[in-house]
Amino acid sequence: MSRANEGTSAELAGGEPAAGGVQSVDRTLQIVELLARSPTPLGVVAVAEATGLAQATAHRLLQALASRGWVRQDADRRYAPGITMFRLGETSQRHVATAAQPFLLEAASSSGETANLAMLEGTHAVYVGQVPSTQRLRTFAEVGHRVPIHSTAVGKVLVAFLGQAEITALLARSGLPARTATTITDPDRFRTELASVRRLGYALDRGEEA
DNA sequence: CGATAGCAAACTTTCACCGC
DNA sequence: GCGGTGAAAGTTTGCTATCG
Repeated sequence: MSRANEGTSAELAGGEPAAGGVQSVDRTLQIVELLARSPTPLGVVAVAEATGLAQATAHRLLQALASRGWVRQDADRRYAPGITMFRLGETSQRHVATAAQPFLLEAASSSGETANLAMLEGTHAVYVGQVPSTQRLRTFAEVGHRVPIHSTAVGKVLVAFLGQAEITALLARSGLPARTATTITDPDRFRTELASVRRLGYALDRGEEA
């Protein structure tokens, strides 16, 4: 019987290993996060492989999640996010959006542009709230959409005000892959860009025109 | 081949007890 | 009252066999 070989399972599933938590809860949440990220439903074997869990373990945890609506099982017995996950996400998004609404309205009103609220999630920014511009020509970003931090304005804003150590770690993980011909792929150039964003941010904070 | 169940072992949690 | 320790109970897990 060996369980020591499951130590890297969280990294395989894309999450961080829990520090001193309940192992089964950590594993269950790994599965939840895996299914939430997957564009297609996954079978028990795929879930087990991605998380580093034994098939039996993955199956038991999936059954527990299914019994409470966190996952649903398709006709072909593959698993996908369930209604509970959907409700929780919707509730969470609504709480954040409600709290941010006055600030977004003010930003949209004063700038005449679409105001977006985004949160940092790993090497990506996730749109969690939005007040659209009234102008006919406007940018379009869907709430819930994930975008890379290094190739989007919202991502740069989120990263610009982090500490240097955090930025270095983030760049190491991101790798700055090119998405378009104009994507910044050089870390030094990206840091310069972040400095510009910071200067602009401080200027706006002082009430100066951009 | 993938899903499921049984079993034994390992692990976690709870609780009582003790010393400070 | 608080923290540390050990035993018991409960839970979780991997291996393996079986089923569809």
